[in-house]
Amino acid sequence: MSAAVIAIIGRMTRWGPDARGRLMKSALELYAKRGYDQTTVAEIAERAGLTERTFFRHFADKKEVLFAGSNDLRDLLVRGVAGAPSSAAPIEAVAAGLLAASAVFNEERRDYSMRRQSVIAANAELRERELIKLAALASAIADTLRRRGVSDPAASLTAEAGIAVFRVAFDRWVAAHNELGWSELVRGSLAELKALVAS
Amino acid sequence: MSAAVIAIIGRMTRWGPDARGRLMKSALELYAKRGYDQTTVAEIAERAGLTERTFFRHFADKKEVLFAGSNDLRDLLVRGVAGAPSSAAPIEAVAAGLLAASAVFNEERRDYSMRRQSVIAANAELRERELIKLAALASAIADTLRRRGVSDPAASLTAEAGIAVFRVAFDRWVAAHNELGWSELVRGSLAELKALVAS
DNA sequence: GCCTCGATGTCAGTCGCTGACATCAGGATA
DNA sequence: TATCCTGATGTCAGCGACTGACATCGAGGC
Repeated sequence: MSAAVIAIIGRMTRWGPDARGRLMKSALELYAKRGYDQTTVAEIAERAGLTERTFFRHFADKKEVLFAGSNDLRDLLVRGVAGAPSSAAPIEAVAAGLLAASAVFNEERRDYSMRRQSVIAANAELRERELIKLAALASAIADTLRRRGVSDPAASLTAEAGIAVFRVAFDRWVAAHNELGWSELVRGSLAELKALVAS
Repeated sequence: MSAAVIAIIGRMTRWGPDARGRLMKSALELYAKRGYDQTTVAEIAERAGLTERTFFRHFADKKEVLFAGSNDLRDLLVRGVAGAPSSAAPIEAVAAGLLAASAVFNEERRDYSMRRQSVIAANAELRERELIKLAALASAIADTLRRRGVSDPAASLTAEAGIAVFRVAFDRWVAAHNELGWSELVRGSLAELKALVAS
């Protein structure tokens, strides 16, 4: 490794590259090691070579640093739903959206997702934030379905069902000793839901 | 009105009756008038003739003062589900629970619920708290179903469906220009869900 | 080489929330 | 009746999340 590269890495401070990413990484590490409550924003910022004030310029609050990617996920889902063939039934369009999210839930990000999820599971405030993010996803999917001509309450109910499938698939994806990929998990969870509703 | 009664009402301060209730009332009034963010806990306490410290002895945080009744609601739902005839299908047991909640959703409390709900709708943090309370209700219902011999994932799915019905019924109940009572709204919303699922 | 502009730092302040300790009212007890 | 005990409340000090106002820095355009 060249001296120049070492110099860059060693000086991950003010005006260093990817301040936002450094904050996200530092936050997850500290939340995982010492717990969310026992971590101060000042500590996260210091570990990233920045100040508390800068943290709050990048993230609305101490929780949001764990949910920065949720807009990307929403866009993936929405595009997947919108891009389904117009002949597809609502639930199939939602399934297409969930499968499109495999761009985010790939093997490289599994470890990150596992760490993040264990942090969230350990704290009530973070679980609250996660719930409202999931509700926002459901709302975005419902909007997209309406734009496809699906009327209420079918649009919102289908979206809710889709999020239920998402949760089951995601729980399994981050579970230890799991060898299936995102697509298989989505398809399997959806099949289970269909079987249950049909019975 | 006797002088004694006036004296009592006028001195709703330290060691006055129902400190907790006074805090809840003051909080709702201030949240409704000036907004949740623009209201400080010290102001709520002062209006109730108490101090900020006492507020936090009665409620875990500034949001919780609006959700104090959720334990009662949970108990009503759980008892309603548990008390359904053992021959009843899971979804019918859940329906029994929702109908049992009519003890809380009666005409006298409608105005209070409307004010409370408009405060919650206006603030993201309060919506987060509401979501986790609803999730807790679903979880309690699912537990009760399991104790009735319903296995997973039917128990949790039925509970989620029940909460979906609850939300629809509640939204309609607090909507203006609504003349139906809680029981009719629950039955109607459940019928809609059944029709949608069957189609 | 100067200027502008966005990102960051600094500082002071408010408010949510907590622990430790003091105080008060009312009921039990001697 | 005087005393004591207990639970509810008050007081005080302090931490940490979050914000507004203003200063400073670095990189790119002129």
